[in-house]
Amino acid sequence: MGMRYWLLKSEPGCYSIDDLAAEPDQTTCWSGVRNFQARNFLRDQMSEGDLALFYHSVTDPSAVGSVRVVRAGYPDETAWNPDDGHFDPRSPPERPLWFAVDVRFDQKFARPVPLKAMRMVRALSGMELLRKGSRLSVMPITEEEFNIISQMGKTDGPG
DNA sequence: GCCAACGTTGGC
DNA sequence: GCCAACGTTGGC
Repeated sequence: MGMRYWLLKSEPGCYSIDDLAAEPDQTTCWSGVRNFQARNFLRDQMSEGDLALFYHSVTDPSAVGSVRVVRAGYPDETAWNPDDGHFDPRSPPERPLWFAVDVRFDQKFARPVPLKAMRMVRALSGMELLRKGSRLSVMPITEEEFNIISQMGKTDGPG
């Protein structure tokens, strides 16, 4: 099966691409996702070797780099810890409801690619991210979309 | 801070 | 199974 491309959202105040780059192994567990559609992607479709754009939401919404999936879906252990903000008693270890993947830092773009800039590119107009009210935090994108946005992240320009 | 959009919950 | 109420997300 060919490799897939994804987009992962995170509020930078919660976890940014710089936080990921600063990890000792530049790897983190992408946990805490509590939406069934996103869960299904994590659990069923993300494979080791897949690439994902890292998107900062809320504050200066923009794609800021990329990561590589280094471990496919496995149970999200943050659901098991009552002291964790993502604790969910409906997801016990013997019958996990929520899943996570591991991702490793790939690259940080020379310049962030703002949501507004993506909206101006016709070839990106089919992206779920650009739909008004889109709240999905894990979503598939096409190889073309990944490549276009990565290229935009390299571009030097005014502003 | 505002508010539209959306997912989830719970009463019926 | 419907749907109103509610909480959350996320752009602006």
